[in-house]
Amino acid sequence: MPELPEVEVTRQSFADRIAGSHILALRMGKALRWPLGCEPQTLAGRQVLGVRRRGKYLLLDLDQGLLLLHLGMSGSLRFERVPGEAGKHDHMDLQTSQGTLRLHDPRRFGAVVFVPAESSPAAHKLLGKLGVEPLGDDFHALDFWKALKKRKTVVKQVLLGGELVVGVGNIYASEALFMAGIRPSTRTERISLARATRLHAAIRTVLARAVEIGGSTLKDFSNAKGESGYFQLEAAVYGRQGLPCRACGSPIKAIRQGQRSTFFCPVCQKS
DNA sequence: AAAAGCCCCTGGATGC
DNA sequence: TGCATCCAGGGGCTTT
Repeated sequence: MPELPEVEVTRQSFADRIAGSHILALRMGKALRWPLGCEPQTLAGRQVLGVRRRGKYLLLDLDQGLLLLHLGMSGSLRFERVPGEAGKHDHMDLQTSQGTLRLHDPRRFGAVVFVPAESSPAAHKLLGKLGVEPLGDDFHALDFWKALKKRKTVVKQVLLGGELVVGVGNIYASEALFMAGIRPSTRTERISLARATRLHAAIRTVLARAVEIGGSTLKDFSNAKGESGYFQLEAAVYGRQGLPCRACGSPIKAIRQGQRSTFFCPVCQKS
């Protein structure tokens, strides 16, 4: 579900409210993607210093170590002063002095992992080989183009891969490629500097816009305050197969790439 | 080494 | 109504 915009919107919706709190208890429900990595009760008493985001991961910095959260395909967080009773798909309650952070995740592809202080966060296996942040200062068009040229695959797959640039998932990959006028099946080694530059700009524009309007709510995404996003209403191609292209009117096409759906306009995205 | 496939899991939509 | 099948916003691991 959540790509960079949804994760960032979620972060912004509770970071200030949880910062400075003290952990009272951590309750884990059904198994998520990975084990927590420590006994939940050992976290009681730790202070939550703040919340950062790296790619699609959320990092809760503690005064000792950190909690790494991932929302997988169907995860969402809620932060409430007084939470209601936990439902069937609520698999984590982080109870703090300022409220409870609850993970709701029907498919359980999400994760909550404790990373001890002694292991450097960047060195953690899960964060180790992530690409650059698309909205940060280290995402450069020229470097992006050079990296694309070294790959031997198609451009959509590289965007999803996250080794070159992080945070772009299945929705925003299609959207950014549409905005850049590049067909998703284009071989990376054949992309010119000019087109790579357009794609670089499109990724930033699409992601920033999605953050601005609260992300995409396709089924049930909401931020930690329970608010929906509205990007899906502006999607140019994602989920619009057969519907007229907003730019030229041609029917949007859907294809499969690596077991995922891809959407594009065959006229606006010639190659 | 790098790319492509395979799964993990639940639920909603669709087809017979 | 029931049941089978397919699909869904991710990504680590295994296979090629």
